[in-house]
Amino acid sequence: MIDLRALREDPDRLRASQRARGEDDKVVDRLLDLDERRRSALTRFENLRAEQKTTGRSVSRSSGAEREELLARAKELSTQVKAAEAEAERLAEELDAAMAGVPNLIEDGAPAGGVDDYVVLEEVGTPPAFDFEPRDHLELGELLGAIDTERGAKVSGARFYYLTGPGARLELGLLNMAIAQALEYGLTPMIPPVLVKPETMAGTGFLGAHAAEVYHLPQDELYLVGTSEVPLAGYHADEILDGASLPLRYAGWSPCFRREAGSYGKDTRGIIRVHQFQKVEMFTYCRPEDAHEEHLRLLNWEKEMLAKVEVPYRIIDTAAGDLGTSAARKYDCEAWVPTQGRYRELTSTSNCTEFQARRLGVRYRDADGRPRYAATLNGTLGTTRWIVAILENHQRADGSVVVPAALRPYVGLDVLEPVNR
RNA sequence: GGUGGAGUCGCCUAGUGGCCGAGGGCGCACGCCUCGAAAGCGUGUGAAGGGCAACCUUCCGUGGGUUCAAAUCCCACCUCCACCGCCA
Repeated sequence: MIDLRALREDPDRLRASQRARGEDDKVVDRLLDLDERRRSALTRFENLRAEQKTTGRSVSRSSGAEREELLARAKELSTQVKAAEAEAERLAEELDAAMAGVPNLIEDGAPAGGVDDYVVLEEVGTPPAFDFEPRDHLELGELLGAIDTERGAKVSGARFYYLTGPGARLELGLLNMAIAQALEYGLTPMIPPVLVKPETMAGTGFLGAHAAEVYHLPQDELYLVGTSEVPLAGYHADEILDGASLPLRYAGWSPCFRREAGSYGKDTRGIIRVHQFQKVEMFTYCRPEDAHEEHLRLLNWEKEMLAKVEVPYRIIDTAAGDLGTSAARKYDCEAWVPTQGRYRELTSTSNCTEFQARRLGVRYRDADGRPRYAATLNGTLGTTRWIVAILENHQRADGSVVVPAALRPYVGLDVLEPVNR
């Protein structure tokens, strides 16, 4: 949810933001008009209501003919108040509905345009040069007895898999390493619920344009989360945080569920795009004025994790049209996948400014004692997909895979050896 | 899943239709007192929206309803607690 008062003061800012996202900027005029009408309807209702209360009180103090007269007036006011209230409510609902469809204002500097208009900020490391034909991650995973997609499909369908033996160890090691790094920097590790109520899912902005991506359990009116960002954002919903406690930083470890609707035929091989995976996700609540700096801090922590697994990657500044509903700015780190000859997303960090907090009611008390909305940010420290980049980049001619040095203590193996020939 | 009880201002609590336009206590803030503190005394103490402001309106778990008027009466739902059943 964007700030209505800020919109009143500077509507051009939202117009520019909408255009950069490739979305309709006429919504601005509609919002301003609705807001104007809503406020005047509200004033009308409030004045009538005040008169009704005064009249009602004088009824109880009067008697006889005077009482009858006041009673008649009070009845009349009662009808008028009901009508005025209904009108104010109707306009408020209309405005809310219009506001709900408006994505966050983009941060200054975010590139305009769509998916392909990202800006490459940095390339780290160099793609490995193999003197043999590299195997893709699934072939390696099967060879090593680490990934079983056939049985995943048998039991649960397409885009499901088992991580077996060394594969399971690799994932646990990676995620444990992520938690260890999070602890090192003072983040609080969290294991959150992964089924959430509609208001939490909606509050984080996932029931808008991407609602089809979300698993829904209608019998219980719950949603399966696609990232622990959702329960971590809901954690402090409807709270007023102590300003001195900020920033609050969490690292959530959770399974993530995605329907992958509309991606039929894309990445059908292996574990690049799956319905269920695990992730360690950083989540920060901070003052809005500190959000930009915090965003860069999260990005740095992602870079540190990527350095530990020793895969070549690049950092992109996502274009406005490819930002989620809630994000004002987003940086993705994409690892080199040798058999695809391209970079694939391993991490994503978003600055959601006060957008999510406004919907979820997350506030803090500032130095003056006034409640203000907090900014929220999130960023990836590790996911199942990282296994793809690790296997492919560290493979050797015989099909074995060298475990990156930093990861070895967590995996308990130096090299993953082929078991199936 | 069943039965019973409960949900009021940060916490505890008063409150059975108009004097609740929510009282009291604790906590907190400020002031007085004090060398300083404690105690005591006094004042203040929520959120949202509108308004330049004075101020007004909304909020007593949520949503409906009755009434000129609802924390209070009626209906439904939610949450918590207790017990019972079922499952692991």
